[in-house]
Amino acid sequence: MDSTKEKNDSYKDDLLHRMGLNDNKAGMEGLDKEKINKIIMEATKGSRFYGNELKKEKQVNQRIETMMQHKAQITSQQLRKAQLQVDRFAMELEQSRDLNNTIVHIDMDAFYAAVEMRDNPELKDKPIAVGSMRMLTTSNYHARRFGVRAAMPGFIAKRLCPQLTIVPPNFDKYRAVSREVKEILADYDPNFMALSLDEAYLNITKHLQERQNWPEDKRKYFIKTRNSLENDKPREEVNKVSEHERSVSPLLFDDSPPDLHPQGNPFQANSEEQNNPQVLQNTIVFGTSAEEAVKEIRFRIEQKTTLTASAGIAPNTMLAKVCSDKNKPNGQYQILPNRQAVMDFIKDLPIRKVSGIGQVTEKMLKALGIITCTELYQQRALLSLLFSETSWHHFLHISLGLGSTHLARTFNEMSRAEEQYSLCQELCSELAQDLQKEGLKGRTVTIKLKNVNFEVKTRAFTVSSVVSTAEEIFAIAKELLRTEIDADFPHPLRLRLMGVRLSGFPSEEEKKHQQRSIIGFLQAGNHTLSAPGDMPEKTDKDQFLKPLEMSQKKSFFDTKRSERKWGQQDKFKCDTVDAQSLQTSHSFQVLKKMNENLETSENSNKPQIFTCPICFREQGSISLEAFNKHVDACLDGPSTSENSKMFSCSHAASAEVNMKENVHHSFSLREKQDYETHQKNSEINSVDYVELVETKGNPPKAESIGALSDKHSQEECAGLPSKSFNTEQHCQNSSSAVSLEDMGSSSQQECPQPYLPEVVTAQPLVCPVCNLEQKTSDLTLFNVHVDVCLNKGIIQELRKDNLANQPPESTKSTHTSGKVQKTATKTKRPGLMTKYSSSKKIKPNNPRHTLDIFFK
DNA sequence: GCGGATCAC
DNA sequence: TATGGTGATCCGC
Repeated sequence: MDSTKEKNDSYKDDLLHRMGLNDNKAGMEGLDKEKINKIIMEATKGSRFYGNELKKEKQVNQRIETMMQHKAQITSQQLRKAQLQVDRFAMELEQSRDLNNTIVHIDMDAFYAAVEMRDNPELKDKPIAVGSMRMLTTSNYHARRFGVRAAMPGFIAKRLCPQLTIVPPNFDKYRAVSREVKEILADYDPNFMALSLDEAYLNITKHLQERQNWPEDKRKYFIKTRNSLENDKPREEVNKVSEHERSVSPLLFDDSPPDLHPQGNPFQANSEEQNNPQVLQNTIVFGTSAEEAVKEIRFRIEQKTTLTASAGIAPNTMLAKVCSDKNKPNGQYQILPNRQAVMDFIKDLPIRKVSGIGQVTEKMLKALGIITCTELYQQRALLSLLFSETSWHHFLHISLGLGSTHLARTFNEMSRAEEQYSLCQELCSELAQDLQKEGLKGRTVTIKLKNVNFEVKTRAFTVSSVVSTAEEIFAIAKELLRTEIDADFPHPLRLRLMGVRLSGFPSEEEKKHQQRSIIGFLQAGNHTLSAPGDMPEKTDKDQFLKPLEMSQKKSFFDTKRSERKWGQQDKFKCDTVDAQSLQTSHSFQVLKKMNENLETSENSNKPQIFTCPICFREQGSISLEAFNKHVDACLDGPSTSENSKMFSCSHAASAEVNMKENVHHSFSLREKQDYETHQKNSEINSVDYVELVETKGNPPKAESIGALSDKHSQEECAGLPSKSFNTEQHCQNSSSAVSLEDMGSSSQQECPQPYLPEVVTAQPLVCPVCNLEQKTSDLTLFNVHVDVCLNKGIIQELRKDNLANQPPESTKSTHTSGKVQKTATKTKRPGLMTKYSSSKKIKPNNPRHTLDIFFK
């Protein structure tokens, strides 16, 4: 379909007198630009919509003004310095320029409208649009002559073109056609990336290599007439959806070969083929070049669907996408894979043509005198001072003609849950390896799922302490995946792609606090924390309702699980609810206790009496140094390794509680050493663990969980660097994956009983929330479990209350799942944000980093 | 982490 | 009569 750009350019921009129609081939009929603008304005003026447009425009103008003020304050010295910095970066980019890939962007022409015209011959020569009186999604080229565009309300379109036929959309049909097209695309790149029903990126590098050696026969296509098509194909293979339409559509398959190319006929491209008499009759042979391969793709699409497509061929996605627009409709354009060709193409390219540069960015840059990519490059130093790092990096990429050379991979369908968990685990391992290389740990795990319909979902969960090992990440990712699988139950999740990401890396500052918080831990260790079961029923509603409310707002576990409940009201589901509510009472109490602990320890300013986390003996008022020596000695002593493990792994709590209350951070004391130790020895002394958080007089309970406070660590949660690691993989080979059982996972078990340990170790850890023994002996891993479990528990308690009042519809939308966190691994450009909001002071470059790693 | 702005389809 | 719905990212708070 024609891009949003076009919609904006033509409609909104006209509306706001920003720019005019750019391709109004004012023919015999149709309207000229002025007339179109006049009609639109008449229909618009005075409306609420218009009022809002003006308001938005004012905001943007304000941003521009702020930006210009800042620009005026920039000294030439600052600019010189910036120039050096930017040029250094530009040089690095230049060095990493990769021209070895052949990326193709395929874009179906006026897709929805074309499908409707194809299936209803009465529409063929009329101006039509798909949509409603309120909104049009696309229009045919005939209608465009009247200024009728996508994203325009139908009632205005009708004023522009009274004879316009508005067809209601039929997405099922478009999906079916889209599937046919994708089947063809897969022949050239099985891992092609669909952007929508009518757009896709292909990396045909590999195909082209193979193609060089293909005999002509493999590149020869039979031009199908109506008869041959029906004879050639089994009936079932003919497009099911449009079959009946075809039967009433004599124009679809003429007896003569379809008029493929009024201009730019692929037949003409290859002279040797023209000499072949067969070609002239009913076959066509395509060459081995990229251009020929793409012509072949478009030819096959047209043969199969009778719809035309446009294409762009370039060394990266950014360029390919711009190219596909160049000879639209039904044309293609290639940028040859050499630097000069790229730069020549870029030179006069208006930045607005580039994906990711929208109306607002265009206007802001225009205020700086930037319209083309050349100007964008010339102003690079200034831009680095005026825009965020993310933004100016993007600008620099564009002005150098750089873009993504790899595509996020899609894969064969994977619908078995076991496979999905296995793949997830595999990805977690890959991710963990990379994190280890970089020495990074993070708090937010995100999974990305793309289903067979190419719909992408990302689901994230943030834990209170940093994680980095494959096991820790998988413990969280698994839970996220399980929620999605459960949500579709009893239908399987049919996945094409999965990705796992870790983000939320603590800042240096935060790391320091985390280390220092050992003192907080020791203080907190002096406070009582009894087992959930023994918790007195003293209630202080405010104290624990606050974090609970937050959980409700944010959790998607919540929404997802409730969807399930609404969707399937069988016995199994009732059991689920019951089991879940049982768990909740524990989590309530744990939470409550955590808050109490927070208060007491925060207020305590007493002289410090250290308790050794290893031998659990009070050390009196000794110096910190002396105390550390004692701990060292204890650690070095025999049979103490388990104790230290406990210590290093700290506690777990709901991320929500943590964020709201700054309850605690995790601490790391000899984390690495400890981790290595318990990798060797999986036994855990649960009694020791309990003693760690109990004070004398309280019976040891393995269910205990402590919450610690650390004044230093407060207010450190915000502003985490957004550097992240990311891995995606096909759902293809999961054979090498470790079995889930090996991980102590209960993924395949029913949802109310998560984390059932398969093998009970000598003295297993018991989750204080779900009350289930945990197979793991890794305390960090255990804490991750408790984090996740705690969150669920809270949610379920709330859900119990809410279920009665909420209509099922309100829980249907994943949209309402709230913002746990959504971070997707997209290859397309994100929207850009400059640093200018209405009246805020401009800060220097914000050191944000994002690193997405795609495997294989 | 949330909400608003931006962008894309 | 009437100007979408959804999902994603970035950024300021």
